[in-house]
Amino acid sequence: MSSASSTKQRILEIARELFARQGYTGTSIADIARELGTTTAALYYHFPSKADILRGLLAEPLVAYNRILGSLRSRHPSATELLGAFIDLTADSRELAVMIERDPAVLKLITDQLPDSSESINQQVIEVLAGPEADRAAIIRAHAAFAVVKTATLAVLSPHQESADDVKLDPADRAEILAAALRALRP
Amino acid sequence: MSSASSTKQRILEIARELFARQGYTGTSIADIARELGTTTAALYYHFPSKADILRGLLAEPLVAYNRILGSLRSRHPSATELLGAFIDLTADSRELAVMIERDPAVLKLITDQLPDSSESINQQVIEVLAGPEADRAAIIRAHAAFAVVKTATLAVLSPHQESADDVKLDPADRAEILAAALRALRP
DNA sequence: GTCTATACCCGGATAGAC
DNA sequence: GTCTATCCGGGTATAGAC
Repeated sequence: MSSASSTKQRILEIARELFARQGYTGTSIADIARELGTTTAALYYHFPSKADILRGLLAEPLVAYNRILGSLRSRHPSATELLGAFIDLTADSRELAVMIERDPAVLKLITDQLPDSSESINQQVIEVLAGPEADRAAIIRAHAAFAVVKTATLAVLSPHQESADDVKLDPADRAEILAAALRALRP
Repeated sequence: MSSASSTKQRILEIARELFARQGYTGTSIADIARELGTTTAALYYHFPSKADILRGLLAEPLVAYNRILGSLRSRHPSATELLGAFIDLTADSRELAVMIERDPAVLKLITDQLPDSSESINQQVIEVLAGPEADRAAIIRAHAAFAVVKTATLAVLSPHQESADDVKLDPADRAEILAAALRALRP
């Protein structure tokens, strides 16, 4: 309760859930309106477009993501730190993570309006994981480790689909994922 | 040259490329027709629907996938064999692999008409990888290993997007991916 | 086998009353 | 803030001539 225009919040919650289940493109404004118990026109009082609903959902995790990217340049995080940070980021915004992975339209919307380079966003992370004298094998291992943190985290959490809010990642699970990723990274 | 109604084949090639780039939902019949140099009506002479074009593309890799699943029951393949088989399958049908991962509509079309159980298809693979006395940690490691073979294989091949046909997976790369997956799998 | 023309539907979005 | 009604565009698909 409290904070901000409650229907706006409800719309975002509904959208997050539907987008995660059916994808952004696969969800219509009418779907959201139905779940909300109103008509599509009512939605447009709160949001000027469907894309803006998406932006409303993405804003927060996107700054988190950029914070991680920023830390790559200022300090030099260890692989453990970096992979751990991505596990947490994925866990915190798992509905959005699946959505971004799955919907080309969403990916486009993100890269189009990103402060950062439009170029493949993960590339920088891979380079840091691979290290400075990265030969081809090292890059492959970096991809492998990154794949583990992203996919395994989602796999562990996906069973608890109901009750969208704060499904916590078990610390033991987190440790197991991180360990697997680090093994994949180091020969 | 030779084999079968050439325009039908050209349509399939074009569709495979466009579907991979823009997704199945993101590609219109008009897109395919334009690339083909004809109109949408002409397409419908060769295929009764857009979904049938997709089915035409999926048929072959789908039997390969089912062959692997079948081998799970008859013999007991080692983790190395199993993971290796998935690397090869992913490499051979990478355009389709991305498509399936990315488009919910495609996934639905597959599961709807699958001979096998409609239930999550990868589940069985995970169970085999995790082994018989699978505790939670073992299942996580199985997810990790599976994520590596799927994602890393695609990552290695994606740079060569042009010239869709037979981009071969370098044996050294394959070995590196497999090794990383096995390390993720075993504590 | 390919064309023009068109039917049909669905999704996003707007106008204007209440 | 929400409604009814409607526009518009794009997408799949069909009819029928050539």
